[in-house]
Amino acid sequence: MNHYRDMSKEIGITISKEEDFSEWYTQVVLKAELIDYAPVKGFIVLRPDGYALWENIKNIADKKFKETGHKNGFLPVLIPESLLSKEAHHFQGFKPEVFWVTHTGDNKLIERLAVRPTSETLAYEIFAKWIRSYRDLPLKLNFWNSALRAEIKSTKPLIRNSEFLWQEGHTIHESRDEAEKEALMMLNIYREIIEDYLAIPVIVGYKSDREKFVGAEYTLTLEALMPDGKALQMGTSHNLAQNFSKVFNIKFLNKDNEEVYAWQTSWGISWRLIGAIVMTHGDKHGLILPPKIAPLQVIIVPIYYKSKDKDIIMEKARKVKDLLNTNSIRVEIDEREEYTPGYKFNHWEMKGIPLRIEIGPRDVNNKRVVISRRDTNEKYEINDEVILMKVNELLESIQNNLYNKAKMLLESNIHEVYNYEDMKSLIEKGGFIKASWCGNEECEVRIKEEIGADIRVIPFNSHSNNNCIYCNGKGRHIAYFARAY
RNA sequence: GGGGUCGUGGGCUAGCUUGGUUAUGCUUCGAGCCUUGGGCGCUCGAGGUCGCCGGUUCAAAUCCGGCCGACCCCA
Repeated sequence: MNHYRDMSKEIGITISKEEDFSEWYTQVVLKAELIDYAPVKGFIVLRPDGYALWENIKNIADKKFKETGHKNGFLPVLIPESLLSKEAHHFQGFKPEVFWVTHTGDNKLIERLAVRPTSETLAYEIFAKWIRSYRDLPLKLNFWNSALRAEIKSTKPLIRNSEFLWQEGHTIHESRDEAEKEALMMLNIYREIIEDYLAIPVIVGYKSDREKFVGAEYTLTLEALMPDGKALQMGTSHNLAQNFSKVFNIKFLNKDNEEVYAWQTSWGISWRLIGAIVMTHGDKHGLILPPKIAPLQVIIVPIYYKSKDKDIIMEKARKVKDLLNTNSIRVEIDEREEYTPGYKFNHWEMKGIPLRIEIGPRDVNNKRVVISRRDTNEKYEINDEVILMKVNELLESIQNNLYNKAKMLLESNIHEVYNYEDMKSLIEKGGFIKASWCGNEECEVRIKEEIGADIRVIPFNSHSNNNCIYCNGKGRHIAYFARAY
């Protein structure tokens, strides 16, 4: 290279994750063509490759929801102010980020309408009409839609935007016990999706009262750790108890012919999970997609010099494609003539496709193909007879490798501390701080103010015998603190 | 909530301090040629209201003000 700086590389990622994580992330989501910015602050466009990821996540989740007895519905995007504000505590929590519709054309509305920040109030107003007796329960509904919450400062594509795609599940039950089981079951379903499919390990447990969903009795959460040391909330599941049913009058006649308030849950995951995949698995060359959610799992790149080679190479490429296709592997051939193989290699690496199969004249002659894996960049020469076996083996290996790498990162960045000075210095390095907490919100707030870390999650069964990390009073819980997105 | 950086063809960028013909280069894109195994090479061509609005001036990408947008740091 003549130039000290190779400009052509600027089609690719120009910075590593380690140098500047934030810049790296922005480049990947843009250059891998997952998203683009919209004309309005805080809003983004999801491009086809980004939407394909969302569809895969959605399909996996939707199947699990239905297997556990949930049905889908759809709710309108506008909520009258009187309804949104009916549960005062809930309303106060969302108020600062609500978008309001105030006019139709030039006419001012008598009552302004909120663009849904979440659907609890609207859904429960409606549900109340549907429920008369215990025979109507449980009601288990889910909604695939978008929610709008104004983000004025520090937006980040897919992680924090003013509008996001998500699903919100809402269920109504006869008893506290049933609602508790539902909230926990959904947490576990989320965990399966995130760990088994997205290959991202999480810590699960409770949110503190300060961090819980406004209106919930308690919130269950899944927290992941991003490579820059910040925590990311991956999903939440709330036990609403009777907090909303009492306000929205969701009552039913129980088996003893008594009119009683119902018990409720709500839960959600969003396209933030796409951002988490990018952050967790990506590298200097772009995206790396876990095979189980990759829209395309294998890309075949044909390599030929002369047109006489082209036919036999394409024939072989199609045979390989058919073989994989009929075995439920998502595969395409990059037949574009205007790009060289080298260009295509880089292109598909940017897109994060787990496996690349190269087929050239030498491979045809030797009855083999070259397979390259995206996560480790290793290349294998594979005989024709064992292509299917090897592809399956490698896809599984990549899935496991990505999870294990993320798991190691998580585990090596959980620091158990016993005094506040250690906590202060360790929090600077990022990661989770595992410490005792007395349960008082005052300590939680002080820690947040002083070192910028909040309680991300309080694991199940986490009684502590040590003293509170802040006030040194009697500790009640083990809590995981971190700086977070 | 406080502080800061930035905005020039699709992408990256020069020019701005010190206003002055036709806004620089690379990349990309299109057509063609080519010996396509890690972003091949060559020829020709395309692509711009310099983020928007206003002000100063004979003259503004450049100076001033406001706005919009993106990003970073701190709380």
